[in-house]
Amino acid sequence: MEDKGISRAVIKRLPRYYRYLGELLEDHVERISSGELSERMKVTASQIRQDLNNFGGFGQQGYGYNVAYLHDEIGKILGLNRNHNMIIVGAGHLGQALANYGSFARSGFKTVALFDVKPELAGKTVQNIEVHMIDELPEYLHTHHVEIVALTLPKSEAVAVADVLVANGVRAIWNFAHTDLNLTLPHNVIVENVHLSESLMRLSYNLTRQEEQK
Amino acid sequence: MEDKGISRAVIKRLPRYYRYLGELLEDHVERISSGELSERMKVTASQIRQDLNNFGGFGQQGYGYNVAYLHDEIGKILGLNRNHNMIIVGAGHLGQALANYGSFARSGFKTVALFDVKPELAGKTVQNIEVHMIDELPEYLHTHHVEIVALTLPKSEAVAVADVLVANGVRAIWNFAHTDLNLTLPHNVIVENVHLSESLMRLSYNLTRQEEQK
DNA sequence: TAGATTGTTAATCGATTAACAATC
DNA sequence: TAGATTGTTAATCGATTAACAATC
Repeated sequence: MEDKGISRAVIKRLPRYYRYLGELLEDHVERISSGELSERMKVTASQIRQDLNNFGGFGQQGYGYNVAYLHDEIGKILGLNRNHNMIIVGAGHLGQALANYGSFARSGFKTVALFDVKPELAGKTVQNIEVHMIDELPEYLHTHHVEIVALTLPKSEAVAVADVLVANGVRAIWNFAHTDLNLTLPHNVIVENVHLSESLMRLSYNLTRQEEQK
Repeated sequence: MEDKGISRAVIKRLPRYYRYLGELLEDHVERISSGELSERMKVTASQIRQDLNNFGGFGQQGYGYNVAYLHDEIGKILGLNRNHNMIIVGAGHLGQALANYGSFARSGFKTVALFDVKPELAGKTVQNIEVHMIDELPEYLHTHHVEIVALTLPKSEAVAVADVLVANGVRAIWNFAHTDLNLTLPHNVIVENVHLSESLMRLSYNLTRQEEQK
């Protein structure tokens, strides 16, 4: 459909456009110009038009953009027009928090199973989703359609488990472990890292700079 | 100490340097050149040297960088050489997961209290940290030293609570709600957004592109 | 000293912003 | 038609990479 080679910076911004358009939709706003949207989002109108034109001409001169249409189109670009089965490997607090989080399911990311190493978690359910033992993982992957694996294990275990995942056909990992899995896994495996501790450190950096001002 | 005006791109990379240096330290590596580090981290040696030189000359010609020293210096830059008291507002699954997560505490981010609106959570403890009711928040902020507030409430509640936080002196918010608090709060309030759903959408985007290839 | 590697300046590349012709 | 606003090209800005003199 649309070209590869879209810059990472543009892709990072797409979900934010999608969110703002969703809010406009809730507010029953029918159309919006790049100028108005730029004011709300605090980005330049130029950037909005450039970004969108990477994927196609979604607007109309003299009118602007139809909110419902643009929301829908960006949704398609992001792959939100269909369901994605997800499993969560690591049924600790964070894994369970993700399983409990309804908003992912509402965007089409459906958690179908959890996995853990701890025998005491076997058979437990979270939001009616069962916790399996990690040695059942290969079998499960071969008998179920799983697109995304959320990996919420400590680093030490995550690296080894990631290899097992990839060996059994997994092509997309949502990685919460403090390690850069993308560097150790084959290039055709998509890794999206969520490094919470790094986020907290950036906050701490800014806090420290601010305190120095005084 | 060091200059303001360090680019956002550089700051984003600092925690990653810190992590790699920590691992080298664990492996008892004493010194490392920008060339060796660049190979491990898959960035250019030039970038490493440029990044570090924003903060000072930490290396030595002909030798490279002393791992322990550099790790320590970056830690100081990130404000990791001291403790930061944190409270978590929103004691749902995610808030509790953060409270349970020991690695933050180990980096000096100490969770001292949780807050929630739900009366049934009052007095509950997570990792020996007590859950308070949200109406006690102003009083608590005035009588305790709190540097960071992790905000793990749904968007609808988060916006209003953020105003209360700021009105009571909070200057740094680690925001997990799906909204850009930085746009509604005063500029002197530091907001670090963690938008998990946006991260998942980027994963979905890449997955969708990959499937189109076939 | 010779070799290695930094710190730093200069060159390149990419991303953002501005400008404006096309067009609804 | 006139006005508004896009799509797109050109100009600017900033970030990354390359090169090399300084120096340990």
